[in-house]
This record gives sequence, structure tokens and C-alpha cells, in this order.
Amino acid sequence: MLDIKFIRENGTLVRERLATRGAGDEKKIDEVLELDEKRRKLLAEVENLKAQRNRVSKEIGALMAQKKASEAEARKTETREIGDRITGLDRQVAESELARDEILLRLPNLPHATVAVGKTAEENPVMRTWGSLPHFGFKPQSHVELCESLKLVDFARGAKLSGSGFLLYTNWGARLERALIQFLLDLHTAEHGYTEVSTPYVIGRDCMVGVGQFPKFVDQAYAVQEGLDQGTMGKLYLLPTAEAPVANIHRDEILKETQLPVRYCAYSPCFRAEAGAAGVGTRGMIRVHQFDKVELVKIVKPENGYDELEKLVANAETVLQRLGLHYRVIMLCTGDMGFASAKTYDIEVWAPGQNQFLEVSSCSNCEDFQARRMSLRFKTEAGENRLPHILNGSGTALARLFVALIETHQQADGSVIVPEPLRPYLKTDRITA
RNA sequence: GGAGAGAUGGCUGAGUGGUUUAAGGCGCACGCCUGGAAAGCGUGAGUGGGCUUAUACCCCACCGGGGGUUCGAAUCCCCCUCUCUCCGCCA
Repeated sequence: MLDIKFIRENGTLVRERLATRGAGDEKKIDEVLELDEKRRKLLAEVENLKAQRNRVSKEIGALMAQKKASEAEARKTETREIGDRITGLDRQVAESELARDEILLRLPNLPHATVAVGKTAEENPVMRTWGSLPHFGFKPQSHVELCESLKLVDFARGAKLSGSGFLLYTNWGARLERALIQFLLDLHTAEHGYTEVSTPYVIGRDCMVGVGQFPKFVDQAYAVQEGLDQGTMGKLYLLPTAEAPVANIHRDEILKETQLPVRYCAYSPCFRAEAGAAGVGTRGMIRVHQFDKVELVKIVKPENGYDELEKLVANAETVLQRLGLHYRVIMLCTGDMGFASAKTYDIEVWAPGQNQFLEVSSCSNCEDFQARRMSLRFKTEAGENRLPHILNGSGTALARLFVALIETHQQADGSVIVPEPLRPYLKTDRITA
């Protein structure tokens, strides 16, 4: 959420920056300012009345204590009407506040000044590339073929259990998935200084609002209904990413400055309805309704936000380097950035069987956009409460990592060589049929 | 799922309609005292919002959340959430 005070004082700037996203959000600014103006006007009015009522009530109390009942009665009738006016104004204040926040909650974050301005993914600048295109002395198979021949994933039965977009990993496939999860968690905790957490997979509405998933993207979430009681319907959601619960761990708290930076990593499955994406890259494991991911979340002082973003990306890159996978880092341009982010780098890994790069990580600095939504602050040494920057990044998403890994390390005989760092977890150096 | 108890500031713990402007204690910060410290004494200290050049005044709101009664609610009434104890069920 953007700071209403900032919008008030920098209307032009806000409109310009929002316009670079190309979604027309800047048109909402006038309306927000109007509602805000209205709210503050009504608020001043009602607060004066409340001050007046407080004074008179106190006087009545004093009169009662002095046993001057009739005088007290007179003051009561005199002020009775103030209460009605207050009730009416209170309602109007609440209405304009609600209307204002309804818009504010749907306005995306302002892109950082260093973000490339552009409309679509075509305009995302490539920051760097690591490794090189793998060479094969044969025609590389796609992960779908490999999964079938090596019996790593049973696509048909996954669909039987839960519909298309759900995977049944089998035998070495299941073990490889588990090995990857453990490798990633060990890497980020032991070497990168993150504290591991394991969160509920079913989370409340407030978590979703806090990270900016709601109210705008409700239709992308799976809502959980407890039993058949309609009263509980829609109160809980399957998490779309561990970012949602993890970033909210300190919601409504004031951290001590010395606690920062906070660094968490968490494994979780991620559930995405992918409404409207039917038919887009649905074959195989590239776009599914449920996938595993290890997520990294940082809460840092604002002045360190962008240094920490670079480090976050580097932490995620380490994963691909260790696994010997060719990848590139791109910066999302203003038109392609996510709702809550001020600056995002995506890491894309090369998938030889697809002959394309696949997004396996998205690392963002959301600045204070989420912190404001969830009322997460920290107290400086000087005693001032400030909003921290909240960063998140995948470290990394698994289904696509799985794809790139088996496609890259496949051999002419149809087996897959297991990269060195995974061998202690998988207890084998080669996956064969 | 059933029965009961509870939710008050950083913590503890009073407060059942009006000097509560939330007592007292612990802890915290600063000052006095001291050679230094402890003890003692004094002062201060929450969150959000409005007004404002201002983190200065002043004002409003906040005692788990939401509604209601009243001139006035931490206190009375209704609904909800969470925690604890016991019982039942259960991996």
C-alpha cells in the first residue's frame, strides 16, 4: 500500500511512476485524494464534537458528585443531540475511509527509479548470464519423455487424483524432489545465514492482504472450506507461496532495530488456481496448480534494501551454479513487474528439452509496501518507528528446477547424472530406468 | 464436540458506570545522591490518526475483535476470535 501522506504531497510523481506500469492505475489518484480530503474534513468535525461531549460529560459527573441532579439533567438533555450527530458523522468517516482504502489496497507499488521502463516481458533487460548452452551429441529429450521413461512422474495418475496440473512423483522422481528440498534448505541455512521456518499451508485472509495478494488477486487462490459450514467458507486459503505466511510472521509488531536484518527461509508447497491460464504451457511440469518451493524472505532497514536485494539474488543464483545449470538474470521492466514489488530480478534457467529459459526465481524488494499493509515496523535507536523493507525471492521453485536439471544432465543412454551436491541426499550418482 | 475459566500497558496485576488523566509492583531511560555502585528519591516513557514547518503544543481513538445501551463504558448487554483447565474423539 502506498502512503496516503506521500500521495497527498507528491501527487504528480506518484501518477508518473504508476503510469510506467501501463495499467492505468494513475487515473485512480484523483479519486483517492478526493476521498481522503473528504475523510479528513469529516474527521475534524466529528473530533471537535467528541471533545465537546467529553467536556460536558465530565461536568455532568462533577454535578452528580455534588448532588445537583436537576442541573445534571439539564446538561444531559442539552447534549443528547450531540451524540446523534457524532453517530452520523462517524459513519460517514468510516464510509469515506473504507472507499479510500478500497482503492489504496488495489494500487500497485511504485517502480524504483533504477527499473527499466517498458511494457512487456520483451523489454526486460538481461543483467548477466552464467554458464553456457549445454552440448549434446544426441537430440536431448524433454522432461516429459524423461519422466516417463525413468518413471519419475506419473502424469496420468496425478491427473486422475486431482485433475490436470497436479503431479504424482514416483520412485526416483519423488526422491529427487525431496533431495532438492533438503539441499536448498541446507544451503540457505548453513551457508547464507537464513533461519529456517515451517509455516501452516492454510493461511488467513490477513496474510494474503499483507503481501498484496488480496484483494486484487482473490481469484488466483484456492479457498478452503471447513466441512460444510458456510460460515467458515473463504476464511482460509491455500498458500500461493511461502512468502505469504513468512512475511507476515511479524505482522502488527514493532521490531527492535538490532533485530534487523531478519532472514527466513521456508520450504512449502505452493497452490495456484492459475485462473485464465488454461492451455498456456500446460504440458508437463512447467505450469501446475501445486509445486514445491523454497522461499527466502528478508526484513531489513530501508537504507539496506537494495544491497540486500542483490545479495538475495546471489543466494538464489548459487543454487543453479552448484547444480551446474545454465541461467540468466533479467530485470523485470516496469510493465512486467508484480503488484507489490518496487524492483524485481528473475532468474531463468535453461531447459534444453524445451529449448528455452524457464523462470525459477523471482526476487523482489517490495520496500515498505507490504510493511505498511501489515503494520510491521521497527524502532530506531532514536525511538522513532519506521517501516522496514520486505524482500522475497524464490530459492528456488522446484518443478521447473527439476525440469532443467534432468534435461541438462541427461545422457545418451537415457539416464540422468546426479550433480555432485545432491548425491549425499539422493544416495546415488545416476538415475536410470 | 461438551463443560468451565480467562484475555487490561514491555511484563505482572488492580479496577463492576463519572477526579482512571488506567492504581500498585517489576523492568526501562534520564536526573539527584555516591569516590563508584546498590538502595533511596525525582522525572519520563505506548500505538494510530487529525492539526502543524515541527518527532513542540492541542485534540480524537485505542483495555482481544465487532456491534449496542448511556450525557458518559475497561466496567453493563449481544455476537465473534483466541488462550488455559477438564471430558470426549483422534494422527
